[in-house]
Amino acid sequence: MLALADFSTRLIAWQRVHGRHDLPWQNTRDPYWIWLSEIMLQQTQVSTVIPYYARFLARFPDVNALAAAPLDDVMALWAGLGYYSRARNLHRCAQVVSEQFGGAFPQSVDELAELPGIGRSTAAAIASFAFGARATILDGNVKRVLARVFGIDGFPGEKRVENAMWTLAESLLPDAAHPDDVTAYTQGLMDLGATLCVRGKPDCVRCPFAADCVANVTGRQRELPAARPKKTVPTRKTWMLVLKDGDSVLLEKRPPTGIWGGLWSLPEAADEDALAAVAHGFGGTEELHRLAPLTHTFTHFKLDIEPRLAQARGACVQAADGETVWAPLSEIDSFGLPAPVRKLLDALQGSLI
DNA sequence: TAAGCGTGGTA
DNA sequence: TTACCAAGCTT
Repeated sequence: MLALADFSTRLIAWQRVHGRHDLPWQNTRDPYWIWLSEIMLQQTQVSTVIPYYARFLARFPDVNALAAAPLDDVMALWAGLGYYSRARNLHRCAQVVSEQFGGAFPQSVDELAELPGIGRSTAAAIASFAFGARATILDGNVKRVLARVFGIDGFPGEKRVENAMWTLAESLLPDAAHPDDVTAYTQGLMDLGATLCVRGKPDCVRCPFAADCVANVTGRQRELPAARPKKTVPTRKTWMLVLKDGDSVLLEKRPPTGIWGGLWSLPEAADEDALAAVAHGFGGTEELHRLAPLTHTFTHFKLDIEPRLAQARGACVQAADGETVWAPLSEIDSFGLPAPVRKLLDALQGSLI
């Protein structure tokens, strides 16, 4: 039986030897660097984040620079990373820290968790990495490790199971630790889950808890943690308008909330006739040229996109609300576009239509 | 409380 | 090809 006090000791020792030490956001206690990485890493894998992280730090070297930037610039840099409320909250958080905290992040978990986009786990990650605070994270990695090592049944997304895991995680923290121990501990939780205790084929042979792990000892690695209950994902369909005027295409800013909130996208309609009317409204021909359809899969639904091309004949009608823009295809990279829209427009530019 | 919210990697 | 989901938060 694994004594609770042994858990952190063994994990810290393992992390120092076998953990990750050269990720771009490691080897610093700069809360801005750490905060930015933690927000980007929410529900997003390390390899996906790395290039975005580098671009953000290059453009916004500190929290005040980020706070002073137009939201549109932040969205453009975030485009492709997904979960765009993170980018809007990131910008709001930077402004709060810059204006209300004099540019210095608060150091306590409770204060951090008050900030936009920072929940309980992210607050603990920032507090432990930046300030050496004794606080536990509880992300997907930790849930998987705890479910297996301690044999916790039930879907971790369920409130009752998650609450039990928070309590357990708190009880496993190293006591009165040196800041470097806290860093190694928090990083160790993530590293163990990300490199050994992976979902598909865990490398139990190399695991420091192999002899004590309930899942390993009982051969239940595949059953723990319990899988998310299955749900059928609905399919939606939309028509998108590629309205061209010379080398420019009409973009419309999406509302700040909902899917792709705050990004620039193509005008949409619920069917082809409605799209023709939209094209006409913007000064385009009502004759629509069919483009190759594409399918985009979200976590909670599937979207079938029917793109249609129309010409604007130099009319260049500007919408009254100022939420539309004619974007030259050569400058399309400077707009924050949803991934499938970027794909569509890239293909269009390649085809020289 | 549970649903809404992206994208790309993996098996 | 389909299923699953990753350093979760917000409403």
